[in-house]
Amino acid sequence: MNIKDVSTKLDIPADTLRYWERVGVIPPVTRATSGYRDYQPADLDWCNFAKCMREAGVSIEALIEYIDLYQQGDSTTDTRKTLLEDQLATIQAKRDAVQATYDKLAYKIAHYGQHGLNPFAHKEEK
Amino acid sequence: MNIKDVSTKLDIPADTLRYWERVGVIPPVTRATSGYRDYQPADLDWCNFAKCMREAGVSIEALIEYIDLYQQGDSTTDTRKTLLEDQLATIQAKRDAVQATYDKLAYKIAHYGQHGLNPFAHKEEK
DNA sequence: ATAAACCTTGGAGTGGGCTTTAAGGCAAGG
DNA sequence: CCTTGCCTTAAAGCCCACTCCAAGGTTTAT
Repeated sequence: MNIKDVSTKLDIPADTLRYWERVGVIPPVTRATSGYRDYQPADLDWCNFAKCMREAGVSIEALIEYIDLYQQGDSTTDTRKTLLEDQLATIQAKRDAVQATYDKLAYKIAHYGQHGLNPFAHKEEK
Repeated sequence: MNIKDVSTKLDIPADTLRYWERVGVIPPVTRATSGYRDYQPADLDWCNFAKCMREAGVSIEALIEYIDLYQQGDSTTDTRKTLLEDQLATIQAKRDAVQATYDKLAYKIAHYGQHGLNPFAHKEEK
């Protein structure tokens, strides 16, 4: 599968796919003899993983570190797991923050125009 | 309340508070005769609103647009409400994406090391 | 009245994450 | 074999959202 097809299928710009590979957010992609990238299912999985993590707010740096460990083999399994657990906690915090704002905003919209009902108020206005 | 106290209380860098005001993410802050900012409760509310929205991933641009409408007065109430509804939908999508990644990652961690159980796989590996 | 510790502005600098450009190589159709 | 359209790299450029700096004004404490 060439880069354009992957780009279309996963909805990631081709330039971004190249960038991710270059900096190490995903492992090196399988190549054809021509030198062209020829994405295998496992390569697609890594792209998908990177996409999900990025959307959840995980930094490029953290992903590079994870892939780096992955490429060092089985000896790093425990470290990798710990890393993922850290990221999970970060994602959880983010999710909760987004949820809290969602709730407040939904409330604000539902009561729009009513005086003194700013759910973002620092203290309750009377 | 001076800018440093607000910075401490809301955990937002003073430079960021100034930047937000300068570009219009929050309305102009109340000033003392010296020219120093003297944040009133309503000013704090706006800072808090901006902080929540930024954490939820709302762009500076969208916030500027909202504050711009707000400063034009009551005639823009409907437009502002629509704007917030749009942002709510965006935040909801973001929340769902983050949640989905959270779930997959939690699963991946729980089954770490088990073969063929990559929840980020593009298709199920047998 | 002077030093420390705030504050002000305008403008320049930074970092993260792409995104574009330049210069060129490979592949498939007619 | 030539055109069209894909692909390659390295390097430079760009945008967002801050973040820092310089030069100076104000406030408070001693």
